[in-house]
Amino acid sequence: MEFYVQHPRFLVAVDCVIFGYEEGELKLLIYPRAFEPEKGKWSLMGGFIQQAESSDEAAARVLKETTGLNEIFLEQVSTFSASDREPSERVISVAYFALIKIERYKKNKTREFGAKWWPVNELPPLIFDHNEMVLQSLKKLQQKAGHSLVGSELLPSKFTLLQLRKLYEAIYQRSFDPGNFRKKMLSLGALEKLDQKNSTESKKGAYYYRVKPDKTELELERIIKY
Amino acid sequence: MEFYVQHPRFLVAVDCVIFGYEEGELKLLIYPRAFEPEKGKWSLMGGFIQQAESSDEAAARVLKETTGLNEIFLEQVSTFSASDREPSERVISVAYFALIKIERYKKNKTREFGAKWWPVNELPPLIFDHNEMVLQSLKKLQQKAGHSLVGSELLPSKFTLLQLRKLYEAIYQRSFDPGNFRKKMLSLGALEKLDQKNSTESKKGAYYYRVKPDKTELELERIIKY
DNA sequence: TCAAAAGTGTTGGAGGTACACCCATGT
DNA sequence: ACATGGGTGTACCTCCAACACTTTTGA
Repeated sequence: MEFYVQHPRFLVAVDCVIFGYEEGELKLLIYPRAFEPEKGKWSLMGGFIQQAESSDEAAARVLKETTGLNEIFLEQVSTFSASDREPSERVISVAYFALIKIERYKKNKTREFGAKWWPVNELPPLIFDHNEMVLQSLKKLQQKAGHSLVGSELLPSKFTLLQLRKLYEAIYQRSFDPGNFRKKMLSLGALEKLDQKNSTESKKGAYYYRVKPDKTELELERIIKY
Repeated sequence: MEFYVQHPRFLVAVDCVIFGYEEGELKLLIYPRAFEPEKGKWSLMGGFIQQAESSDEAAARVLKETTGLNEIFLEQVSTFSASDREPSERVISVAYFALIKIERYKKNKTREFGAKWWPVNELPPLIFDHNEMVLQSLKKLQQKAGHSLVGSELLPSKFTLLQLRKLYEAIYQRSFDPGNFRKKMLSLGALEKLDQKNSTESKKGAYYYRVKPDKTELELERIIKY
């Protein structure tokens, strides 16, 4: 027991890389830091882990406090622990990435924190190692999107295949052949065609789809063979 | 600044999941815990992060102390932070996985710590959440092996294709077609045939190969397309 | 001589890419 | 009428799984 005592203790924080999707662009929710050091500079949403709270719980709490949303997709990215990553005092930080539907996001929270949705590929410099956290999160998001359908996390509950394709194009920063993309996505058997059509984005109108309720967690089995 | 003060501080540890490969089996280095609580029970190699030391550095130090080896492949797996993960006192732990060549491992260190190489699929129960750490590490290892050549980390510097295949079979817990495996691996252009032959494992004798010096970091581009 | 690994070749199928083509419709 | 996305079909290519077959050599 006394073995434990002699070791140093650290402040441990969580930082959330919050992805949203709007107007054909993948966006990130960042805000001007509210306190010193680096007060006013752009930063990820973060907070310190409290007693009797796991880092997962802390990340969910931070997300709830800053966006007003519960039950968000959250995944741990990595822990950042360079001893000089914050100038004034040592803080170890566990980075998380979150996917939220911007439509659900409570706008009033924006004002409260001065937060801003910012396109991921035009991000300003962030404090400390937050840009690195974003890079790693983007990679994780690409991985996740590669073997599960992120549509249900980032898009409205019903969406057209054009919208889904645009989302994937935003995530991978490349374009996909419309015909092939459609066939691929439908062949997975995870999408359900609705009766409703969306006519705002094309003359002909495209059917809405939704993720089949039981297939939300579908693994697209892009499994490594070798 | 005073904002920082009011938050709790935590002991932060690293735990190392150390993979080795021997006699056709993927093995893990574990040892009987040297202090309370859970003294004597099987445990991963771990240690507390010290002042002015990052978790990466701490993991490398723990590895050095317990195996005598420097410059080992080490990768962060995940951070475990459930508030009750250790019964007596709260500790947040960053798990790492390491790949080492058992041949290089200093045997005297075994005696010093009572450590033991244990086949991964016959592991005894480990303390706390260490079994979970092992599971996640194995997944990471499979991922890594899926798009880079782990041969150079786990095998001697020269190896036959049989040895490489047995290693991959151990990692993925499945068998590969010998002919296809050979063709696949050679087609990557990362292996160099040596003049020497190994005659201990077959009558005919198999040529040794090594990873081309410039291809150690080769990505096998098993890239997500969609 | 036979078993077992080394090493090469062939074949069929699955799935991805590129691209042609028709459909529906608002402007 | 025409531009635009919706939606379908096809030809080609790559890669992989399965498996046949020959070679070598120690037991």
